[in-house]
Amino acid sequence: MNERSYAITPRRQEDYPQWYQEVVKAADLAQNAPVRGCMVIKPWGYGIWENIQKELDVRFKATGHKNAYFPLLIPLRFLEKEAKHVEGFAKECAVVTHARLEVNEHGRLVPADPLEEPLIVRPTSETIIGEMFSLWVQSYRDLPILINQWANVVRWELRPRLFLRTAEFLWQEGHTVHATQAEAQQHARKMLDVYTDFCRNFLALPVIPGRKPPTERFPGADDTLTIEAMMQDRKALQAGTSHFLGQHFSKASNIQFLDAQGQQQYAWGTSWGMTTRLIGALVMTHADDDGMVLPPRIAPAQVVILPIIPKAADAPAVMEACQALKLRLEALSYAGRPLGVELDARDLRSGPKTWEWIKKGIPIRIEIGPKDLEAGVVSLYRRDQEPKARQTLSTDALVGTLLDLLDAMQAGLLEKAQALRDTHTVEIDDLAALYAFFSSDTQIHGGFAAIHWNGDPAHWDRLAQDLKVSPRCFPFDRSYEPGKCIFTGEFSAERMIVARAY
RNA sequence: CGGGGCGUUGCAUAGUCUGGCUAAUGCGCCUGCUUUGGGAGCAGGAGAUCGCAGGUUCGAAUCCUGCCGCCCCGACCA
Repeated sequence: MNERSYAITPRRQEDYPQWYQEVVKAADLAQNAPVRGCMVIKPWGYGIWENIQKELDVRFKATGHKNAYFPLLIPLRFLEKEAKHVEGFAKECAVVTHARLEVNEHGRLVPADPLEEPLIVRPTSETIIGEMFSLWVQSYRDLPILINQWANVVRWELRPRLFLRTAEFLWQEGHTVHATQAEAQQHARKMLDVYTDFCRNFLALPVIPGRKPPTERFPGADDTLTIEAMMQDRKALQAGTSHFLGQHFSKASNIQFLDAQGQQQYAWGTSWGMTTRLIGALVMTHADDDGMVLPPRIAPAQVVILPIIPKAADAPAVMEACQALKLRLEALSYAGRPLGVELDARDLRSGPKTWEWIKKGIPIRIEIGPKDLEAGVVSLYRRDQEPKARQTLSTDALVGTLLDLLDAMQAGLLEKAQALRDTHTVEIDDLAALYAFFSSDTQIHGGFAAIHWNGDPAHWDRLAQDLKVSPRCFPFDRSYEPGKCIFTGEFSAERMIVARAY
């Protein structure tokens, strides 16, 4: 029996990185820009980002945050205020040094009018927002301040990949200051929980929330919390982070307040962010060898209606039925928004048109042709089933069951992703077994290994070099027993998840 | 930023070593005819200053120099 052909070449098990790039291209999500390391996010990809924004924004507002906007350009001296922050970001900053262009003798434009103080393009906004917070805070009655910013940031990454690591990316960055350490710590955790819930229930990403070991912390944080997702090649992807900043940035920016006892105190900070990387996570979690597979709740549109017009004479009746169905479906509400319905009336052959929508990952395709009209039905295809698996049902039945069907598909994607993650998450207590877990002739192997480790970096370095793994997190929601360090046999209170990572 | 590979039409490639007809092929695009419940067939057509800038030469996609960009593997990172 011949295997059917697939829309994406190569397939996942043949060349996973190449497959990823082909899916991004075939689904028309984004393409490389004529600017080093930067991407153009195309309408279908940006539609996903818009839905991410809408949904997250509702959750941020529900937890008491307001949106605000701070400058793209930050004076260099602001970055210098926090030593660890400098260490972490100095190497990847784009710097603005001139204020003007001049035409030189060869007719070329050259920078002129050097700035007295260079500006950096924000790689993150702790320093500039901290500066403003210091002006906004005087009394404990001013606290907490809960701010979110939707913005772009620039980090001059050395090896860009569409969505996963680009020189410029879109994100939200939450920044808060609080009167007490406990409140700030709780807040950092609360926002991580918001992220976890959002990923599970909206993106169908079964992430593992946890705490980073000290070596993996955000530059300038006292504690970094993370959500870690497993991709289909079993590598880890950090899908979001939330930091407890202690008083580092308060001291750097002088965010002080008088407490109820009349004492000057430094405020306690948090910051947390999610980025367009999430779109990469969606691709690597849900897409298959035919292209993108979108969880219905995040899809820019849930349904595409494809008119089937074998003969020109059929066109009026078919198009009328398609329009009527579009109006009926658009009256439905799904995931808190009107149902997204595309009617693809382009004058193209239906075969290529169908494959285009399969590759874009739209959850439901509805075909209406003369035979359907005659029989009083529509033909329905699900993206989570084979491309030619057709169901026929009446329009009324479709309208009546569609929302439940979308929910079922959403749940199915989460279950599938979770099953993959659980299958490849193992507790390992023996060094040889750990090496075996991350060694194989096949390209896709390994997964998440939960190990005991006493925290001594010396042992870790060898492991990282041999296996190319990194510490991911100490997970919150696992009840791992205490045990013995995999290197030394010493007592270890909790297991840490290690994996290869993006 | 280190090692390796590569830039030829919208996309994928041949041609480069050994300089020489009008830069070729497939897909895609446009037109026409035939098809039509599944990525159509035939015919015709449009589309490339061969990544950029210099140089060598009677002559450069091809040789030389510099720069830019992309991909893979490292180190770094959301």
